[in-house]
Amino acid sequence: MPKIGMEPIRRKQLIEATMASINEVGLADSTIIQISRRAGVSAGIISHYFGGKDGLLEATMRHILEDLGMSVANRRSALKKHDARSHLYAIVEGNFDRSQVSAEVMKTWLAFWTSSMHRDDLHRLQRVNDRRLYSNLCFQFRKQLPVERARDAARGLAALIDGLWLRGALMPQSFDITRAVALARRYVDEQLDGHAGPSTSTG
Amino acid sequence: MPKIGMEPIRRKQLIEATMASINEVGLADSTIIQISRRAGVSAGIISHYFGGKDGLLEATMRHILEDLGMSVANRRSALKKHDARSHLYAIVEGNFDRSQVSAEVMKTWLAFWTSSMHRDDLHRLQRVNDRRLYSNLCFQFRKQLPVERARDAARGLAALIDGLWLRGALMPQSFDITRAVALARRYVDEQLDGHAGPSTSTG
DNA sequence: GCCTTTTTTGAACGACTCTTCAACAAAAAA
DNA sequence: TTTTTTGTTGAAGAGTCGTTCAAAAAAGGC
Repeated sequence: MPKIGMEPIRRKQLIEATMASINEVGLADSTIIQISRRAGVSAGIISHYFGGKDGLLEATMRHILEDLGMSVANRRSALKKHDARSHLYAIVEGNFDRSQVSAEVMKTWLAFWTSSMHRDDLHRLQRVNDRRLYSNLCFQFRKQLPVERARDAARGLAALIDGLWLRGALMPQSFDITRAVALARRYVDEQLDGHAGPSTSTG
Repeated sequence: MPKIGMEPIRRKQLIEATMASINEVGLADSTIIQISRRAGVSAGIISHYFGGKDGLLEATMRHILEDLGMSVANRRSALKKHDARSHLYAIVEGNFDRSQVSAEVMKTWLAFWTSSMHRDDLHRLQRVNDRRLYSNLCFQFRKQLPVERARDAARGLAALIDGLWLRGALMPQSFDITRAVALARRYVDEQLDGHAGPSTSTG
């Protein structure tokens, strides 16, 4: 079945096979052969389309982060109200989107997070994504909170979201999406409502 | 220097070399030779004292978790007051103990967390430690909160602590222990105080 | 000073990995 | 049909890793 655009098809197959492999045996035991066999192609094709194993891994991480970003963006653009709370809820829910919260995605995400500590290319991806999340959170919190307080709230919420993902990756069976979202939303509420200082009660 | 008890000395050397290696090049690139060279011994000695690479890794993870447990236990046994808040603060501070929060320990901890998703021996260690933390948190929160609310608070605080560790591991340079502790303590406060209805203003 | 015991070495070995590339297959173009 | 182009294969090659084990080293005991 050559000639016509095989490249996007093969790339998708291989990225999905990579996630499946990481989910089942872990990144450390995910070899070129394992992955290519799972995708139903030969080992050589990985180097052909991704330039090598590293390229495949980077593409897989990029894919996950793009999906995550789109989940958040979609929810936010569908909002009717544009107050801070609505946006923050949308960001939280986007991070726990159905498509994002599977054992496969969570384990792959964590594997890449760990790898990114020692690989510059992955570290850059992680950093871009992270700063975008933080900026968004910070911007929303600043609508209602003083700047330093907003930064702390953003840092806390980002950490809480990552922590819930981390635990979800380790214990996929006892991971309750609904509860995770509820915990994160409550954190948003506590930051927005709990602060209401003595004087700044403009609502 | 043979004869006299070399075993505990070598074990300690090798465990520390393992953490140093994971910190610098990551678990994936930490080979027997890398680690043994760093410890100033030969490669064969790892198999001799730990039965193999897997044994060394398990021992290293056990070492980290024991240190973490002791940091928490020490702070709690030094408490004068025994109310929920004091204990929760102690648990938080123990988790961000100076000896625990180094790039070395954080990266090693995260590497093992990732590995434990696919290695039963490490998974058991993680699970034991995790349940102890959750139980402790839950018990303290229940002193002041209804049971379901206490469980959520415990889940949230555990996730927040792990999330802060996770981010500290990825960005050791911009990680501020003081701020991390402050964020976690504030979470405790919000759970304990925030819940109290309008009328219970005895505090 | 010699023997015993514990400790340590490092090269050999087998297994495994990623990459490369010449050859092959199959569809489109001529 | 024949040629060209795109896609694919799989084995060879070069390298790395963990383990093993016979031999050596070093410190007590006598």
